[in-house]
Amino acid sequence: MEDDWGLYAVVRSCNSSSATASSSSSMESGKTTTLEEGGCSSSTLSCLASLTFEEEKDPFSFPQLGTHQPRNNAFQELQQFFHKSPSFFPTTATSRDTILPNSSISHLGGSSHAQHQLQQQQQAQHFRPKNGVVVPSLLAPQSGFTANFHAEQPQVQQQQQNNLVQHGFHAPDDTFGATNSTITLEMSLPNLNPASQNPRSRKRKNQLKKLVCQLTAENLNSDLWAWRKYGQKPIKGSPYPRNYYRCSSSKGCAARKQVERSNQDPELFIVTYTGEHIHPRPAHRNSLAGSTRPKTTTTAPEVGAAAAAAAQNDLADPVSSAALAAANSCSSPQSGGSLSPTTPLSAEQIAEEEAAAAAKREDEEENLGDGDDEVEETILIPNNSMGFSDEYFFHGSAAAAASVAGSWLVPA
DNA sequence: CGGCTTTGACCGGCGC
DNA sequence: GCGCCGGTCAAAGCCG
Repeated sequence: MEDDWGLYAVVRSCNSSSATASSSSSMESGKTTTLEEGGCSSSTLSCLASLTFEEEKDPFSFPQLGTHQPRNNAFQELQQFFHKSPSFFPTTATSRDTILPNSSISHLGGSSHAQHQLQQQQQAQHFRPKNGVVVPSLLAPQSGFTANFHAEQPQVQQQQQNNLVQHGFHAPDDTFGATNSTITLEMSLPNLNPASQNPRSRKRKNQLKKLVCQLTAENLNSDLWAWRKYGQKPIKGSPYPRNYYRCSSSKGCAARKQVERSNQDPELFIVTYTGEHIHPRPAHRNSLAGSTRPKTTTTAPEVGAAAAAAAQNDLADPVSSAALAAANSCSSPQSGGSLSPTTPLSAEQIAEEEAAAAAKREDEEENLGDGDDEVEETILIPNNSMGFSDEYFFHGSAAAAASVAGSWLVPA
């Protein structure tokens, strides 16, 4: 049960009609807006919750990313989109509505290197940054937010999964217009076996639960969890190394995180989460854990010493900087010292939640009927499917993803 | 002093 | 069986 209820929790999350606490907090200077979400939130984009979009602070300083667009508040854009685009919550979308070639996602779980490369190539083909925006060409040619959610699940979970399959997630071409803060998430849940519960497990990736997010540099600064780097490996076929992080919030926590830059689209970072957090999500970003230490800081202070240190360590490889910055920024003090899940909702976020809740209700009705889609289908994150249940994240492989979502409830 | 990054070594799965 | 490769370990050093 424990290993199987991940998707079930997702389904529950999707079907849950009660929005739980969602909060946002204006960061210290009010220039950083962080959206955070509680439990089975109805927030449509709760996967984005807690993503921090710093409007002025440049989280990273990448040579290749030097052309960052002025940073909008992506979530506000999303909110606007939700209000303006009812079609964002289609009732006709099915599992056939793939964003990416389903093979590219489905193979993530069994990620041999070749498969991984294929995935990146396919991602690059379908996600073209445009003015700094990650563009899922099949859904939002101009710009937009998409998410792929593919799972290879045990049979017992197919029913729950089918519920997910029926959700659709379409972004009209003009969804985001000229917005420039977008996140692409790709999620793969290959197998929900308990492998990740063995901290010493060396099982192959295809045997581990994992969730893959593809984020832009801006959005790497996304979660509250404290990650400690424990390794870095050059990846064959990629000019960029892969960085390995483990959750440092708790000693026994098996949550892992890998950050690597897409070699096809260097502006994108592929963040892979595995394992499960065994502890509550920290209410605040640990001011120490994950903190970076500036060595020779020539970058903006808030870029974090991680980037600087990484740059120092590997000047020829901005990805190192990116990865480090990404991971470290997740817990960097300056990026979230005042985060609080109890922070009152802003009007915009409330509106967003309302829109999401309404859309979710529609989805619920739609989902009552069918559900025979193949497990192998690429699942489009529905309006609320981004609102992963905390339970799911807590027990499922997407645990670490919750760090992205920032939607983590503390089991008593 | 605790927690972090760095980095070479080691381990084990997987393909040939 | 062997070698490649990815993932992890752990010592060393740094930093607040």
